[in-house]
Amino acid sequence: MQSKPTTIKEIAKILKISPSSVSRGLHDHPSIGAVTREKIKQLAKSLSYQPNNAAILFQKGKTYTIGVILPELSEHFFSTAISAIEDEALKKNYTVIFAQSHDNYEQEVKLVEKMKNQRVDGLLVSISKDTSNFDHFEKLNTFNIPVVFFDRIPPFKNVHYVACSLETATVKALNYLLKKGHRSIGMINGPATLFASEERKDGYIQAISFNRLKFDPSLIVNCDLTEKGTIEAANEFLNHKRKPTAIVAFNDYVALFLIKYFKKLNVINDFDIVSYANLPIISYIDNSPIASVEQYPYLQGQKAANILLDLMANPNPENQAFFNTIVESDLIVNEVNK
Amino acid sequence: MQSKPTTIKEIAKILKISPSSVSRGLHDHPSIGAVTREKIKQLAKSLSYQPNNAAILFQKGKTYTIGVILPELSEHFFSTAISAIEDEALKKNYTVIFAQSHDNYEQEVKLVEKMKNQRVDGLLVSISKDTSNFDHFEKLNTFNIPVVFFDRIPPFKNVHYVACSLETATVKALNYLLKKGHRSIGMINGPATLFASEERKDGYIQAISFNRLKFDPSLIVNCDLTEKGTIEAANEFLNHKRKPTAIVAFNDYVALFLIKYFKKLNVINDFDIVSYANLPIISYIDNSPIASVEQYPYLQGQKAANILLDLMANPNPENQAFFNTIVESDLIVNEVNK
DNA sequence: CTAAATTAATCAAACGTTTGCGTGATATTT
DNA sequence: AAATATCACGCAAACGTTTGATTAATTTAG
Repeated sequence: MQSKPTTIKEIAKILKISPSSVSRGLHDHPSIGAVTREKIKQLAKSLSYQPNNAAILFQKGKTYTIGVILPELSEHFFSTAISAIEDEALKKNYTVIFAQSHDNYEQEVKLVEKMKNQRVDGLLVSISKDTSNFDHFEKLNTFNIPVVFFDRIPPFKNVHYVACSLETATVKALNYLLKKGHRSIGMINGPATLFASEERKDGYIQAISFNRLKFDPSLIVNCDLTEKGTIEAANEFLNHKRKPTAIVAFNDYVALFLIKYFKKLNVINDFDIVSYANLPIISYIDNSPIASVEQYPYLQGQKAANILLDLMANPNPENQAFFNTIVESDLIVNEVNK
Repeated sequence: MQSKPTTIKEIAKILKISPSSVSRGLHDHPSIGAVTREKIKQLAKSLSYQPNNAAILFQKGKTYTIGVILPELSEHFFSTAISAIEDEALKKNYTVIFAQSHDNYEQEVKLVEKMKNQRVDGLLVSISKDTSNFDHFEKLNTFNIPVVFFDRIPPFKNVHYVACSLETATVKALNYLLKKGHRSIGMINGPATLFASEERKDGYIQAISFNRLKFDPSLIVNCDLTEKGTIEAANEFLNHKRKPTAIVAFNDYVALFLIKYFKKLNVINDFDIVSYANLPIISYIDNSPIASVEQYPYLQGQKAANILLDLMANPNPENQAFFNTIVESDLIVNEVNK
């Protein structure tokens, strides 16, 4: 017994009124009398009428869908962020579709195109590692599809974005280490192209100079964030003329590689390690980073989603104000090492 | 300068032919001549025509969308599975929308309803912890929306599902521990309502009796899978008259709680721990489980998606055959402890 | 008591695409 | 040369809903 969903037309026929009246009745349009309105609503309920979304979307030319493009869904940061995005979207009855760039620029370009074709009403993006050209997002402007970047953002201000200030976070991390007495602090930074790398570097320099210490550029090493790259960076520090006593790792994954390597070399106790991301797992490992920068992925996702929902609700015509939201990050000191 | 997407009508007008011919031309319909066809395709390309999806969906009464409902996106298992689902769906040009039940039955019911209203063509579901009633899925049958369950499946066979045989996985785990000489093995099981708990229990009993040992029911403790619940379960074992020397934890998260607690009590070396899930992170912690059951989330997601895509492609009328796919799970022995 | 305003509903178009049916024109078979 | 088949395309309806314009009936104002 195949059920076909009830339509407005059917309700109209039964009630011997026009489909438009039914539509208006269901939407509490003032031009429909209270009596008729109630009749309509009752019948709709008893026939368990559900509006045909596809028809509405088509009619309105909106999809009530927001697209999310991010590098890697299975990374804790992103799955948490998207979880927040989904929650926020649901509140406003929006649907979320997502796709992974797998940190590949070409894939990202394709996905932006696909999202545009899917006619998403708006887009949330965390850009891929090797994206340095942003033309594919420019194109969306012409189609009036708003874009909000989060966490991995382009290095300029004339876009909407939500991100952590990694610069101040890095200052916090450095100050924490300096207060502990460390005077030679290494930093495993990401690829120089990443804005996030720049911020970390700036924070490092800022903290060093604020404390009237001499900045040694060779203590900041760029790294491709792989295990191999991490080991290479580690070796640089081990052979450094001013061998650091503390290391700031680009993120918890790098920290894990580093810890694994240092354990193997049995030098793990020679270093205090501080990291970024604050993966929940970190607190379970021995010799874990003594502190990690919490970047609040859920909050970031939430804010980005809300900005986008706002932008879609009020399609701002000429008003070219850009929402640049900074989520304050915190240095979480690992309790075990307090 | 607002761009509006190109439509078939516009192409038709420029070429002075009918919209239907354009549509047919683009779809290589035989009744359109080769010359006209090429003209159409060229113009479409140069105007960068993109079919209006909403219109097509509406017209065809299909959405080319599959819904995914799962408990918690940020869990590694699920984010990996959904990553696979997305990849498979993309190949067949389907779009994925997803929602999280947050392990809440009422939420799950709502989401099923929402998915139905969104007119998804099919549904992939991993059920919530406290779902024991399945009427909300029954309803989908009447609307001819196929459902494939994966990993967290209902405890009966007359549905489509993909899952690991946790029973045989548990047998493997038990045998491994028995071979290592353990004679009293504790199990921290999940809530009794979960099918996965039942399977673990059955596997436990099966392995015990196969090895002609006496089964002691008090060595299997149900647990709500929280940290608190885990500690309670651990205490039962610590005070047990036949204190176990090995413990099978419901999953890696429970194992982490357990390890943390045992470390605190300084009894971590009294136990061998085996777990389920095989989180990548596990290999980085000290005193990690000596083995973990790999449940192949990517594979499960992939298979479930393909079954669903098949079901949607061939809407089987009377043919009530149910796809029950078992993914063989493996016991991964942690190399460090080999 | 007529004119204007309000109320309650209807009509018809529109959104973009697909598809069954029809129709001339040309080509092929008797 | 007449009958038939094939080709290439157009017509129009349909999918379900929304919405601006319109109408008819009733109420209010002047």
